[in-house]
Amino acid sequence: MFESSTIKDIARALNLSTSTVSRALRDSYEISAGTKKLVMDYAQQVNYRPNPNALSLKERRSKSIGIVVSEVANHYFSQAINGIESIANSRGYTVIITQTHESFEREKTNVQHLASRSVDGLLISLSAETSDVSHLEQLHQRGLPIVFFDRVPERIDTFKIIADNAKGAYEATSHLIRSGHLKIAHISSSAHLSISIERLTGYTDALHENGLSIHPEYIKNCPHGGMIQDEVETAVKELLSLKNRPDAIFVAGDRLTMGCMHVLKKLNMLNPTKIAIAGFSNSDVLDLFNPPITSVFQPAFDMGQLATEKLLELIEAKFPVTEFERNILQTRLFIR
Amino acid sequence: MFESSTIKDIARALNLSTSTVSRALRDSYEISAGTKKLVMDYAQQVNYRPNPNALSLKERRSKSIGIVVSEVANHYFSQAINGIESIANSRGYTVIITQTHESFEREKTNVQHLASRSVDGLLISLSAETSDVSHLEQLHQRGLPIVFFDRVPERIDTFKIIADNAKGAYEATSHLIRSGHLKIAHISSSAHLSISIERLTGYTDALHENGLSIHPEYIKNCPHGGMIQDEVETAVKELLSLKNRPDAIFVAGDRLTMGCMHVLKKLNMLNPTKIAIAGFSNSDVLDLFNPPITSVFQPAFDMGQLATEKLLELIEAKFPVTEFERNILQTRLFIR
DNA sequence: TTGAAAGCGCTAACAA
DNA sequence: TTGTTAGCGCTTTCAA
Repeated sequence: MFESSTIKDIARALNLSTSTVSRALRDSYEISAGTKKLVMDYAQQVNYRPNPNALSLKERRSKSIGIVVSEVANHYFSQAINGIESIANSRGYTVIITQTHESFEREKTNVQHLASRSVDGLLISLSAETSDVSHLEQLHQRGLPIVFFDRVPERIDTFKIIADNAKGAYEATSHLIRSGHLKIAHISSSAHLSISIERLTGYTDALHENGLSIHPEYIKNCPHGGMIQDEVETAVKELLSLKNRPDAIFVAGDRLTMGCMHVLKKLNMLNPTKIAIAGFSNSDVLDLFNPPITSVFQPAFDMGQLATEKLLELIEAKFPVTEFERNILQTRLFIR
Repeated sequence: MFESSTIKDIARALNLSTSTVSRALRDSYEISAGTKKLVMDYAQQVNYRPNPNALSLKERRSKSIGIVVSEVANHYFSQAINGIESIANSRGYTVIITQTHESFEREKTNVQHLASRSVDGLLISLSAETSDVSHLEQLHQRGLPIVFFDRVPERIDTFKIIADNAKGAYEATSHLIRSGHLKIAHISSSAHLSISIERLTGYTDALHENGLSIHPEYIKNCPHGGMIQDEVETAVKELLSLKNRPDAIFVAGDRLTMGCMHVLKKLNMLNPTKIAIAGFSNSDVLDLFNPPITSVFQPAFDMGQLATEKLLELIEAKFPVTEFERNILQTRLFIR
């Protein structure tokens, strides 16, 4: 149905060989100015576009990168994607976005699919369900460039771009303490995720430093990072029914914060005099609440940009890269 | 760097010809059971994946579709994308998402890029800046399957999936009237967009039907659909400084609704006793406000699914399709 | 039942 | 300066 003209067409039309046309289009020094102009003009006229599949086949690279995130309807990720796009597009790469919806199975399928789609590299933030990363390890060992951001695995040695989660969590928790809350609970994504571990550390550090003890029953995990609202609802309800009911919650994620607020709203408890909330979120909607909600903002756009730069470094490296950094970007506490 | 095994490798290893391997892998009737098993097993063992570029080149299709939306950080679009993905993936298609950020230039670049990336079809919602659609018309005429959703052009004859914008707007406006508001303003995206026109119709219909007159100064357009917050701010401020100040605003979009609320918040006017708001939005965050905000919900997921089904119908059609429908899906008013 | 060869669009080594 | 040819991975016609 949809056919665009090829080098062959141009060659035939101009009575030249395909190689001459190819070289002319690529502005090769071997071609005379006259021929070049002839070819270029005609190509322009018929709106010639090189066939990317042919190019990929020939050059053994697709000039595309794959992204794996939980979901685009999450301000952290949509901002990160904007950062990724900005770098990738400017360097001539297409971006293929896939969503796991926090499912391990979908992560495996997506990664498999991207790899077999012959992307040149992968940008991944692990799903909440993912603890086994052998599907990625395998690809990594076979030489596929991978950069992790946000939720990163321990085991695989490559570039990792993360926010200073511990510090962000520490600041948010400290803020709650300074605001007069002494019984601070913590709701987080699945326990094994890097971000959960780091944010938990920040939370406990802040409590310790302020002479508050840690109550294990104050710490709740939602194994699906808030994708399953029932998990959030159960967590919040359990917290609220504790004998020693917390007076604040530090929530460790964008979706979780919203989920939590929905539960509290439903219970008519969405009010800091009843229970205060502070959480990780990149959504500016928190501004709109009355009273507004303090949140930890991650430099998502910058993280996306940096991750992409690192990935392109790997992809375009002349020699195998063996030295990897772990870049930690600073979060920002929006006190509201 | 990252090489996976090819049919050639398998052929060499098993001492067969590439064509035999190819046929065995495709379970061709011409190949003996023994050879098939041999090949299949070995392929499994070396984790053989067909090279999609070679396939695309050969079959002249890429099994991928391109999406063009304003931005993924918009609940309407992220939900539509989920719908698109659900159908596309189940039918073996990869999806390439691009964002225009409401810019005409970026729309042209993205469309151009997708077309030259040899996607098999395009799913498009026009950018707020787009009034000239010749870049799409051209591709359409050359036979590229295109389905429009949400913001659709008049001129191009193909499948179009839209919400019943007029009715949705009518209901939201009527709701405001029923709630006692008589001076209802309207903030919308750029005036030429199909959704703006349709929503304006619903708005004026509701006013007329209730014996209210239309004040042109009550109707404001933001040419960038809320991407430029200054435009929203100006619009709101102009409305608020009118001698005959409106007591309600019907806002015609997801991002615009949020933008509007930010401005009102800044002016300490985010309160229905001062000025009420009702708008098109697919975000459930509106639930959380006190008092909550009434909104028109579009069946974004369903629209995405339907659009994809129609697109695949076009892509996989044996004969050129010349009969096109315009599917109108019902919105839902969430009275809060 | 299997293999040889051509061709999808493109680039590049080699020849002229 | 331009042309011929081979090959990237795959399918498919034709031949054996």
